[in-house]
Formats: sequence, structure tokens, C-alpha cells
Amino acid sequence: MSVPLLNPIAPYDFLLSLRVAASFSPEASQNQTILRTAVRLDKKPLVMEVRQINKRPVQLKVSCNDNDYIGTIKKLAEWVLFAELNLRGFYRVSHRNKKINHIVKRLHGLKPMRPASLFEMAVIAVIEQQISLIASYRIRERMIKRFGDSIDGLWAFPCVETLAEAAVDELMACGLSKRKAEYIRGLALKVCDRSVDLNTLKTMSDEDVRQYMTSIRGFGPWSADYILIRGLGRTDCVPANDLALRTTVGKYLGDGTRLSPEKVRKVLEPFAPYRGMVAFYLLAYEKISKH
DNA sequence: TACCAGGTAAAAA
DNA sequence: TTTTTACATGGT
Repeated sequence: MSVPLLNPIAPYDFLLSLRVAASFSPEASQNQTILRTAVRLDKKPLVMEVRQINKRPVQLKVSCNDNDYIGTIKKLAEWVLFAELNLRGFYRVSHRNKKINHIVKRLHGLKPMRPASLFEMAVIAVIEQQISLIASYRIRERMIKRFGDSIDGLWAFPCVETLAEAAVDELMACGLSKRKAEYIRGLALKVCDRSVDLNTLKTMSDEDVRQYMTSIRGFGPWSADYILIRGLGRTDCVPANDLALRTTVGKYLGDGTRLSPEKVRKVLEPFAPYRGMVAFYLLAYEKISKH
């Protein structure tokens, strides 16, 4: 019997991390104190819950509506919350820079949350290409409600098989362009026939992940780095051509205007190997300080 | 109404 | 080989 207790590596602020994750979504359900989400194991939709039972050191308790899965759910929660990340290396690097030192201190203990599966992450990347985040969330929501599974008031992201079998027209009905509908269906088909295995990304180098992902139709350089930082938590990766990032990095580390991708790379250079973490903290600060 | 928003592949030059 | 274009939705 597995003990459903989770001890993330300190420093860690669970509530702040939840709040930042929520701030990136339009629902903006603030003041959330527990993580409650639908996930999929063995294709079966389950409810995963994580709550804090101790502060200093932070200790979390994981629960699931089906106790048979509690061991796997705990591992999944560790992945989603990025429990194994040690922020101290990043803080040593960011401490040296006056421009962002105060921002990083304000967000002390913040870790990025990752989607539960890399397939979901890859689909999110496609949906978010080019259009505004708000529009992309509406599309994702329609897709989940059309192809996903409802459980206990929550929605589990669709099965790979379901999206592989979906007609391009049905996907377009969610608001996707024809191209994007083809990208998503194409990826799902490749995952189904095993010509693509997204789980192998976890053991690849950053550069190998870029090569692998950009060989798949619909995934360019932006998507590859977006998946690296947001889906895999590779702390040094940055989609330097990302529009929001170019604006935000320009605001806090540049001259206030939107920077070119080359300039973004140059400005972030001193923060290696935590360039992606700097980008994440700046975007998080930008979102949070609006409220 | 037109344009922009966390890009990409394919057509045209 | 390099440059231009089409694309879907939602906010301003």
C-alpha cells in the first residue's frame, strides 16, 4: 500500500504555484487551495486531488476516486507539480541580476505546473499557435467537451484513439483551422500506430527533442521549445520567437518594446542554464501583477 | 471594420 | 533558395 504523501523539494510554494497556473487560464478561478483535476490512466478517466497538509516543510496529500490507482496518481502528481525541481540553482543565477531579482523574490517557491500527458501538451501547442490564448482556450474547451470524458464535474482530456478516429470536419467544428485539425489528427494517428512515442522525449536531450518534434507535421521551432519548457520542464529552453515572451522580456529586461527573437536570446544568455525559468517567472509576474 | 494574437506548411517568386 | 500567403477565433 503506497503512502499518498508527497514531499516536493524545497523551496516550494504550492498555493502560489496553483495561483500562477490558474492565472494563465481564462477561468481565473483564484484562491484555489487544492489541485483538483481529471486525468487519464490506462485510458480510464480519474479524479486526482492534491492538498497541502503541512507547511514548512511543504507536505502534500494526494487522493484519487479509485484507490487502486493511488500509487500511479502520486507519481503523476509529482510530475504535474514538478516536485523534483530544485529552484536553488535558478535563484543563484537570477540573484546576480538587479532587474529581475525583486521579481524572483516576489515569486519565491514558484514552480511551473506541467500537463498530465505529453500528448495533451502537444495538442495544446498546436491549438495555441498564432491565435490569442483566450481564443485557444475556447477551442480547447470545445474539443474536450466534444471528445473527452466527463467525471465528477470535471473533464478528462480526450483519448489519443478518439482524436485519431475523429473526422477533420468534427475537429474543425471546435474552431480549429483545417490545417490544425489535420495536425492534431495526424499526431494522434502516429501515436496510435506507434510511429511516434512522446514518452521517449523524457529521456532525450533538448536538441534531440527539437529534432524529433519538428519532424512531425504541424510542429515547428516554436512548438518544440514550447513543449520543452512547458511540457517537459526543461529549465533552459525558451521559444525565443514567442510573441508574448518577446513583449514581456522587452518590458523587464529590454527597452520596453517588443524584442526580436535574436535580442531575446541575447538578453537571456547570462541566465543559462535557467533561461526558460527566467522567461516563466517574467510571464508569471506579468499575469499575477495584473490582478 | 480591420487588425492583432504565445506559428506553420505550402505556394509563389 | 527565399519570400509571401492562408488560416480560425476572440478582443480591441
